[in-house]
Amino acid sequence: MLSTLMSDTPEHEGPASEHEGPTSDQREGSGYDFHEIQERWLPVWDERAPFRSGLPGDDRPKKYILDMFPYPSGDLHMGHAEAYALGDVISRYWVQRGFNVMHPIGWDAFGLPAENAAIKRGENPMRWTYENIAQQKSSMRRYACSFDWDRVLNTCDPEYYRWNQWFFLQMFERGLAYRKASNVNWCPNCQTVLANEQVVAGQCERCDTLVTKKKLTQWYLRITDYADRLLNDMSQLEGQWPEKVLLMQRNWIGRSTGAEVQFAIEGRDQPVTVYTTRPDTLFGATFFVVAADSDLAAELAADSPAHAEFTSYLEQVKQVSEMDRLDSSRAKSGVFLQRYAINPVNGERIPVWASDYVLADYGTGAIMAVPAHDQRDLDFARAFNLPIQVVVDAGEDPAVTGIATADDGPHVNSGPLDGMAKAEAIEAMLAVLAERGTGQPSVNYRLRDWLISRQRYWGTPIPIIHCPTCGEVPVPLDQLPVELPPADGLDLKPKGASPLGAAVEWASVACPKCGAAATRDPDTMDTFVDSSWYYLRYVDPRDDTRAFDPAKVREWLPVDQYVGGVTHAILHLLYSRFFTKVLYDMGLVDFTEPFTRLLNQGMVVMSGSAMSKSRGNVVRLSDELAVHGVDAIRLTMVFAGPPEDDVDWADVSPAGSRKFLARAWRLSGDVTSAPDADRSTGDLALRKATHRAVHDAAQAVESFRFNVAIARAMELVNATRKAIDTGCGPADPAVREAAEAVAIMLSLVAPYTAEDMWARLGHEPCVALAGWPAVDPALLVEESVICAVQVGGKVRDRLEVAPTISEEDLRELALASASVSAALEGRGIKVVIVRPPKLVNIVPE
RNA sequence: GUCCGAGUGGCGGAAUGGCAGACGCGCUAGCUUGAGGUGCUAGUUCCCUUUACGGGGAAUGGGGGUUCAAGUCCCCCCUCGGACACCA
Repeated sequence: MLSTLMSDTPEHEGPASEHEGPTSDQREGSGYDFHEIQERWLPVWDERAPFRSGLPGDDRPKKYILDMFPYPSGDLHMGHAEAYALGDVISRYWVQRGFNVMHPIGWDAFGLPAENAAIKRGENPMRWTYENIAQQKSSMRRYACSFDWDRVLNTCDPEYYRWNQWFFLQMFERGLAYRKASNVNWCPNCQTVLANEQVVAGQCERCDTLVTKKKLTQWYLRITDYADRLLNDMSQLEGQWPEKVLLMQRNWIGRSTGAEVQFAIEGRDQPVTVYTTRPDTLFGATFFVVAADSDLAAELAADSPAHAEFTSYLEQVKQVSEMDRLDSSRAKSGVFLQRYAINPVNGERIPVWASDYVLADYGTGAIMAVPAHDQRDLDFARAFNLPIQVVVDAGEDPAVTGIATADDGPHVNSGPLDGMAKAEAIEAMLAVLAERGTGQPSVNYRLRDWLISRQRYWGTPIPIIHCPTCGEVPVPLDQLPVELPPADGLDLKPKGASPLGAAVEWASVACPKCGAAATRDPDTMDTFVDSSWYYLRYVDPRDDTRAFDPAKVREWLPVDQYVGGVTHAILHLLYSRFFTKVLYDMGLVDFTEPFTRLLNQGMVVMSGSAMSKSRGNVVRLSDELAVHGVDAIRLTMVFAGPPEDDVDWADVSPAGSRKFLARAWRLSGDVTSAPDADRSTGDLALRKATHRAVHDAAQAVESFRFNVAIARAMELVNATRKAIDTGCGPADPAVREAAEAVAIMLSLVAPYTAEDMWARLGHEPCVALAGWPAVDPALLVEESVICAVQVGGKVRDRLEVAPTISEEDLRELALASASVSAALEGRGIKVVIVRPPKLVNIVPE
């Protein structure tokens, strides 16, 4: 069957547009018809499934290449086309290198986009989601991604989210999942809470609505327990992940070191603790501020004459949007609570204020204000005419300049600290505090616990039952999964409470402990829970006895290469790293970092800006594929530049890509030697070009310089064309060797063209499994190289020399050059730098 | 404001401190063609010089430095992009 197809794959079988009758070979380029080639090979690949991984008896070494899985919100777009083309080059390369590559795909199928779209169209989110998945799956198949289609998973399948629930309960048991009441980020439009990570510049990352605060009792995962490990384990990722991502993670975790200091408050039994990174400036603390929205502020204001003023201020604070609150240029506001704190080092009475510039949920929600050396404190002091005490002499007087001095300098007005520099003063102050029992060193993080409750339908139900007597009761493991009730009949419109609560039959259950009437937790989980461990599930997505088999995970993980957008630099990657560490502690995995190497591809933009409907600059992938074909689009994406850079579709040429593919493809039709021709007898120059190209392309691919790898393939195509037309001729075995090498190189990026070339060269499918050509080191050695001879750094002559030429010989040769003597103009020679075989630099006096 | 990146032809981009501009797009000329959104050949950083072959000089945002040698390393400045942004 296939051999028949192959053997009569003639170049005359072109499209209708092609001329009839006899014409010269030079016309044959138009015989390249990507439509026909795509239709021919897709079914063959379906049948042969060349990318199944981990089959029994497969003893190739294992490699795990992972693309970030897509949201099924519509068909694939240009961004997908770029990301998956890049991941595919890497995956296909390692397959060619003889690895048993697991390259899976799945769908991140729960979440707000799907649900909102479903509401808008009055549809069922499940049906809508699965339809999109089917659409994307079919597009990906046509796009010829080297996925192992036996490992597909959808996070919205109960077989998958069951294990979300299982993980949640494991964490609940370990105290890592807990419920607490606090002021949470609330999106009034989505009508749901948001994690800190989902608030971007004070706005909802989904709909850009201004985020407000709301006091709610919600489920959290205790990621802060892992803050130090999330930070320290990044040493494993240095050099493997983009430096930028590591930096963003570091900043997000935001570890700071300082001290906790206890301040007595007049009229209060217990002292109040503050956190400061500058305990050395304690003598400069001239007032004390508590977060206006903290419990402490309310308590201190309760029996104060300032009570009424405070209450109205608090109301005012609550009105301020998150957006405005984050504006650091906003004028400081606050209320004097008519209370006093006592500075523990000098006994000074300092006024206590409430303000919204102090955050209730960072540190202790209260600060000692040192206006001379903290800009925010200074702004506040100037606004309310509070005293400013300089304790570090850094030149300018902040009270005059309005600029707080945070620099190092000798301490003044600081008793025993006087004259000390910052580091020394911090040490000394910590000793003083320790001695008096009023403070100790402390570490704080910007990172907060991960809020995972969502008041929406399309997600994983939280497997907890609320019992009036037993409290929070986990759903027994044998009752998992807690499946979502059908959406039909439920009002999914956001209204502040989860739609699941309205599914009365579903929500009403007997308490597993006492049997009394109880209700299910109506919230669903943040979908980042789903994506925090999906890479583990791929080892066996159909395992219905556990989330994953630890033995199989040991075989495949950690992921060797992860490919995805930088948009997930914080959220998804941080959460996944956290999950992995928890699983490590549970003894289920034997590694602490899930993704060994990370590649962040850029975006596809149009004329300098992101594609958007409002801009009207959206390029449709399906249109591009129809005009240029899958291979040309993939090639264009990969050849455009370094993978991390954005691809501007206005700057690239898919038509040029197609022309190159046709040119390469034509080589395969010109070869007249037999498939078993003895390559070693071929034209030496072309053979050298082939082996050089194969060698350099491999190096380029391994260092993510895919555009360079393609340039090497283009050079080889050009050299082969020349050899056929004006060199050794089409019958030379070197031409066959070169054409085959081109086919294999192209198989990474243009699989249809490569497969067709392979067939025309007389081989069985699949070219993807042909194996990367072995490079003969002898053929990488040049017989001669051009040596540049410089005089005073300027090239004055070029010599053809043996690559093995000695330093002495080369020096002699260079000095003998007529051009050199001319350039020297009679000057003497100061020094001669000889770097055989490529360069000599003669420096005149 | 703070912290990161990045600036190379008309364009996308190449270049272990060692001949800047690989490869491609675009453009120009020629050939092929009934025709060209085809194919092939040649050319294409800028300036000066030469009838021509050729020759010379300048050039990797700007300025300094290290070096025999700098797009690459160091310092200052400019521009653009990104991330974070009251985190005490």
